[in-house]
Amino acid sequence: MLSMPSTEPCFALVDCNNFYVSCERLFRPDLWRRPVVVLSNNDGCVIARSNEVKALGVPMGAPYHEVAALLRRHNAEVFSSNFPLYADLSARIMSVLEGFTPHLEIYSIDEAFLDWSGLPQNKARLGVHLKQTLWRWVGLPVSVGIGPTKTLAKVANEWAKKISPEGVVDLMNPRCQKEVLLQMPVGGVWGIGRRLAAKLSQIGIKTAWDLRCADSGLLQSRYSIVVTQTALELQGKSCLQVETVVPPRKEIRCSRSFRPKLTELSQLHSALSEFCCRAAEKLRQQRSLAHVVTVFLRSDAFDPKKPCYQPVLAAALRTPSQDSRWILKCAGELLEKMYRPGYRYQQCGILLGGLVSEAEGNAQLALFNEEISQKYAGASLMEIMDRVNRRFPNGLFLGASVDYRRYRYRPQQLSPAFTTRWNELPVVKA
DNA sequence: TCTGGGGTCCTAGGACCC
DNA sequence: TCTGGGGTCCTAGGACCC
Repeated sequence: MLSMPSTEPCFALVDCNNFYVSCERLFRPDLWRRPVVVLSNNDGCVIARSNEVKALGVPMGAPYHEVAALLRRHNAEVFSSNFPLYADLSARIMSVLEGFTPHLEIYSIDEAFLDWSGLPQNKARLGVHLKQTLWRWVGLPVSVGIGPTKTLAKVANEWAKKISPEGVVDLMNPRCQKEVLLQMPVGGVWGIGRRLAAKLSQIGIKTAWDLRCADSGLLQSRYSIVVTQTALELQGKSCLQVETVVPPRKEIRCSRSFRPKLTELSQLHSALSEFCCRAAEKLRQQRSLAHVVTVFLRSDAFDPKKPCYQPVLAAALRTPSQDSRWILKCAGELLEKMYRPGYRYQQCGILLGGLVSEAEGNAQLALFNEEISQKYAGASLMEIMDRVNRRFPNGLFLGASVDYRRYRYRPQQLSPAFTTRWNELPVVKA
């Protein structure tokens, strides 16, 4: 008798282990068993830790200066973040994953969902094969979680990282699900953060299994639709699909913390110029125009003598734009309005909102005939800037950014761009 | 002295309109 | 003197994710 192909939903979640750390180790095999951390911008916080560092009790997001001595004592290797390297290795991972499913959702730089519904193979064995392939072809370790819903695949992945020696856990079987959910705190479930976990705990929901068994009506009335849906997903009822099409961003943001902190309006303006350029570049990349420009500032939040000043101000552009100069003009005016002397400013940023596609935006623009010629002159200039910068990163920028580029903090422990710059390719000695 | 950056979604409440 | 009700849109704030 022919067996019908199973149409039972099945999802795999592939997650790179300690991704940034693994990327740094890839070209430094001497670091494989040593403690390694990667720092945030400005070398401020720990944003990735090797297992050895986790074992030392260094938490995610720890200020570096608080753990620097401990790390030194244990001979840890410390890296500034090298995003071009991580992005390139991520793209290699994703392109390998495409060979393992017709439906791939790139969920983040180091995570992807694969739709394995209806696949005839043994899923756990396929997971092991996938893991081995990535190790051979890219050289990065991953964990694989498999389940009948995305949430259960996430649970399986967590479990794979914790207990599975081969890094693959299959939770398609309800009996296995119960065993794992009973041992998992509710805060470990995807979508249940610290605050919700505390609230759920008050009504006796402490484990993932408790949430799975909770009454839907109660969850819906006390919390949100999201919590209710999470509980259903834990029951094996699939509510979330693999999203293969990347929708355009609804807002685009660029902000940085300053080290040292800034006091002068001119310094902030120069930084803002850089942020506007970066944000507008992202805007043009996704072929959108922005209607609304928002600027935010934050003074030193850790200053015990002065309350934190953190103004936010927004303005609408007369016509939607993707021109760095128009956006900066608007943002600069907002900055002038909100700037107060006497503060040490720790952070500044820009947020572009009210995004519309180029097609929509240009249709609206047609109503303002007098601005069209100016707009198209700007478009070709921006296009040239983008083309030059793709070939020669940071080659062209607004004059207003010069000052910021001089005083901004330089990362102290940056690894080479091994895979994206010819002159920084690793050298192999024969 | 030193404390990241960039997103999404949901809900409640107010404004406004008919 | 008596002064409705429902729909929609927007915004702020809260929560989550990596």
